[in-house]
Amino acid sequence: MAKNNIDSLLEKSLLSLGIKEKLAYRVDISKRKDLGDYATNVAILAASKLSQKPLELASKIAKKIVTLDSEGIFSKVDVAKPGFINFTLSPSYLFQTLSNIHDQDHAWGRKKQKTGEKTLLEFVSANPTGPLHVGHGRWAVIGDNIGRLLKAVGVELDTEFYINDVGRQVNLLEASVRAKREGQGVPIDGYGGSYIVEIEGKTQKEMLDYLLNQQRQTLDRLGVKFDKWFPESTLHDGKKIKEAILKLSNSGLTYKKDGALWFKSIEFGDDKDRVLIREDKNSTYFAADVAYHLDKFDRGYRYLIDIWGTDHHGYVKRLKSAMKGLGTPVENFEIIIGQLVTLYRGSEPVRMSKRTGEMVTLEEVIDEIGADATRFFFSATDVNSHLDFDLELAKKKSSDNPVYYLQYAHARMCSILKKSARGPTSNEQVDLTKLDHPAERELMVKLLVWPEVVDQAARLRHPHRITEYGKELAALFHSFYEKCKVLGNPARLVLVDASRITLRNVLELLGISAPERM
RNA sequence: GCGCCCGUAGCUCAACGGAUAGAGCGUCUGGCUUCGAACCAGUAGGCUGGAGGUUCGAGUCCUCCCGGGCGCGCCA
Repeated sequence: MAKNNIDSLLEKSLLSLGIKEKLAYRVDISKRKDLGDYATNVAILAASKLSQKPLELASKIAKKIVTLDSEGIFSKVDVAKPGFINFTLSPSYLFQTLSNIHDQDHAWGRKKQKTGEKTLLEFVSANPTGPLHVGHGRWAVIGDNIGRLLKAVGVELDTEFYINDVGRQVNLLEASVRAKREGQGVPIDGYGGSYIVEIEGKTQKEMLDYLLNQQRQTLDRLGVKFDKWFPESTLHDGKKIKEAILKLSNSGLTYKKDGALWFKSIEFGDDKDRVLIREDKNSTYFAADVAYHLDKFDRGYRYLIDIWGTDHHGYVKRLKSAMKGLGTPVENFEIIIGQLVTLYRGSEPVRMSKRTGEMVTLEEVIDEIGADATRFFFSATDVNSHLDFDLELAKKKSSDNPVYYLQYAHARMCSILKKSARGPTSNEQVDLTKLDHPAERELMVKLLVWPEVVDQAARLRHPHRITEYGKELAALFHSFYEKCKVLGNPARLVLVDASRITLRNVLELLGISAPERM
């Protein structure tokens, strides 16, 4: 990565200038393309600490870097206004990257080395009491994307779906089926969806299996697969819950009150203490969840990541408290809270109700707009923001969906390469120095930055950075295509092929198909 | 009432404390006898909800206010 080159040159320069202060400086891909490809604020930060003038210090550092740049990475290193140092990459460095992309192919943008961080990512974990809805779709896609991102940067990752096959909701499902058969209304907190008739006459286990299988099929259509489906019931059967509670009790973190057993979560900063075993001697969902997460660590995972809807955010404190009480490394337990999806038909919000069964299922959305568009739609926004999903818009404008913008660019690239009959040959014979058009340069720089985008997106758990990048890459390619005739120009064919590989890898990382024609 | 999240162009959304806040859709104007027009080029559109503060620098951090979402069970 270019950033690594800059980092190490910068470090050497600072050292040789005698600047040893620990500084939280940044080296970033520049937004001001007119000023350079990369920029750093190190001189601004160092100047205030050393009480020097930022601009002067910046010049000093920039000069040093130039003298140390024996490989000729930069064609220009200069300074600007408050004290930024701007780096412009040399053509030879860009050409080298093109060859690199060609050689790495599918590995381009992925880290070769494993980090050895055995990690478990849990998401969706919907109740097996009905079809998945649009909200689940968001967690499914985001979770799957984060999983792909983490694997791409070398994390040893497993994914898991927790099945709540025990508890009140399961009994309510049965009661709802019974009520329906007997022509009665939907029980309080019960389920009224049309699917209820589909599971009539089944045993409880058969009902859950049936609904779970439906969920699995829907997820399959989205390309979301889990390494493991973990039923809550196994925690009860295997005494895991009792063991976890006992462990807390042995640490003096529980007490009895009103016939129930409580966990002292206030001691860990929670608002109130929480019940582990109810007065009726049944354990709570909380107790099972504690046992479940303890089990995750016991299974050898060093890092845990959960994705929850914001409707469960109040639950974070108590679970982390319990995990702390059990002596697990909570600092390795990350919970990503996603905001909910509001569904609209035009300007009318669609009310979702499990009781009346009024809902738009994820299955229906996929039917309407397709798996690729569904994935893109959920991938393209920050999970920390509410999402307004207008069904009318999604249906009507399906061909305007940005996903087609990326796919079209990919198809175009493939078409050109096909027409040129350019096989998977090496680039060595091609004179890349002919690539000197501004549009070509811009495209090359965008390609070069790809591994850093992956890195950043993985670190921040922000898959939408990948969709943003994809849009930018496609736009630069289309623009380049308008300006530069490719056929008959070997150097440009190399560039198109590198673009093709990169864009395909973008789509791969998003779980979206990369069609060769459309 | 308390806690968490959000408020950016007409709409849907980007912007890991950096430089001139960016895209898509919608508006308006051009571009296919030539590699794929599902595209491109240009145009218009903003006091980043409001007020203070911290900083060399704030859409981003802190405080308060306004508006919206979600929680605050011996439900899951």
